[in-house]
Amino acid sequence: MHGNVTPLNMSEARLASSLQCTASDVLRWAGMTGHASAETDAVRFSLRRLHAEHTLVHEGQMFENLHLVIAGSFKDVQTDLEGYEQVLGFAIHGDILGLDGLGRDRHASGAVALEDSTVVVMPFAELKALCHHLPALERMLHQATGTELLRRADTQYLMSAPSSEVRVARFVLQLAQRQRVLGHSDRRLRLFMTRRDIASYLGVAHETVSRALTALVQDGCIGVSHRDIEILDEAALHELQRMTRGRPARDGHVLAA
Amino acid sequence: MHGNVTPLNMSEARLASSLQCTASDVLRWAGMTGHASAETDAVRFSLRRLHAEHTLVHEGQMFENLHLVIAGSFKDVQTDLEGYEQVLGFAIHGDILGLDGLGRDRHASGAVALEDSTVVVMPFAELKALCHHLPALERMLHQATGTELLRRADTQYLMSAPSSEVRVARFVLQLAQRQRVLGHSDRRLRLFMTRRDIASYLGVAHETVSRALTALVQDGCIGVSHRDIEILDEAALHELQRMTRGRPARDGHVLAA
DNA sequence: CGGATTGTTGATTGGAGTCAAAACGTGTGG
DNA sequence: CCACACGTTTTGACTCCAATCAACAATCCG
Repeated sequence: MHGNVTPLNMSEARLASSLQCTASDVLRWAGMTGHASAETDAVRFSLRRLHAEHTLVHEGQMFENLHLVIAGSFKDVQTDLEGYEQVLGFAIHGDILGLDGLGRDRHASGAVALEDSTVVVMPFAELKALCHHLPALERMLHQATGTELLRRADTQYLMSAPSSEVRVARFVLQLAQRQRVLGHSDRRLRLFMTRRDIASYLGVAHETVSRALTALVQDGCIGVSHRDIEILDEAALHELQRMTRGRPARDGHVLAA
Repeated sequence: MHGNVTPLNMSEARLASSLQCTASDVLRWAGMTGHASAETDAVRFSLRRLHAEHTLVHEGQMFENLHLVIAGSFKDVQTDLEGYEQVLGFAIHGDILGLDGLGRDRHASGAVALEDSTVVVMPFAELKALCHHLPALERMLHQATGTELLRRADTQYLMSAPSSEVRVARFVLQLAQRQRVLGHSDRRLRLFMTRRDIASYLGVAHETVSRALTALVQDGCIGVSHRDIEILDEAALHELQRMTRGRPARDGHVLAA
């Protein structure tokens, strides 16, 4: 579905100078190569750059724009009354942020840049109008919402794992999967978030993330150095990830033969 | 946002005889009272009745229709390779099922009726076309997706609770909240799903759900009889629900003053 | 160079998973 | 209508994993 990473090409000059891009660029970056047209070339969107730790959208902020991530990475967060920050998900190149504002006037969750990042700002009112005569854009929007829901389901599945080691294993595989879809290496990956963010996302204590990672290292599944992870034994990782609730881990051989 | 429960009114005859309804009915049932018009009166959708335990949408089934629940209840499920059934959510009157198929050709999750139920079948291709000249319908669709994402965020928050008693407390409050929005009593509620379904949804063992419920009863928060729950001390429930990860339950006064 | 954040590791303990069994409900067919 | 089988729900006992508290190392930043 997603093609290879589309490098910044003909609009690079415009991008660098005036911080703008076209709807054609958006379609490509969103993974819909081949849907660009003269009409989409004519539509302009502005870009926005953010430094690490800076907030793209505040919780409770008015819903006006959707954002397409084209460089860097973000976390989706929601803070409860006690001040606990729940990480709902992570967004990287090609992901659309702010869909939770659809149909209402305010965002429920916020988005924070995890590194220096760039997004396309797409005013929703404008986007809605464009969708009515640009089927490609409409399809992009539908696809984005579908993907978002799918990812949330993955997350729920991940959080329901009985053991923390399984949770972390699934998390690593999820990241690798997303890298693969973007055409990157799925053996070496860089964590752009802190252990604490991972912990919140997985619903465990941050020390547990540390311990689970070292456990995976000692199992020979992965190698970890700071925020770089190398997948050494993908089969074993998948074996682990299968450990689920209720079912006693398949018939005979468990692992640890 | 959601008005009171809209009773079956002028279309009741049509509903009973030919199993059809109009887009105006759909808008009312979806909680958008006052958006009906002559045009929406002219659009017809068919209804579908299901018996308890029967499947509305199979996992992996072609994505063709969205479904609006107008009676009964459903669970959203996704089964992994090991056969473990993860419950992703529950749908009742006014909820739209099948949004996870947006932008792709197959559903990722399935929907199973928890009791005898009725849905409106809305062919998506048709709905998409209608949206282009019926803003009310388009708004309904946006609102439904936004609500769905919001609910998934709630679920993630719920699953991240450190203690199972807190998880169950949040679950009960969530149900009460949804009943209240529909104009029903938020003190007495009937669980339409099994303890096992709840357990899968919460990411705990089903015995734990039992234990947590009896614990809440002994705390005097709720009364439980079979699948009927009565909320006796809502304040205490809220107090419990606040127990979150990391923060030691606020600076000074913890609870249990 | 310090100060702060992030990451790792250790010791302890409570809580939840697991296995097991029994009470309860429900529906079916004799 | 009863008997029986099946699924659901509850409760108990035991074990073990993960949260917590705490200390320390490593890294990043100004």
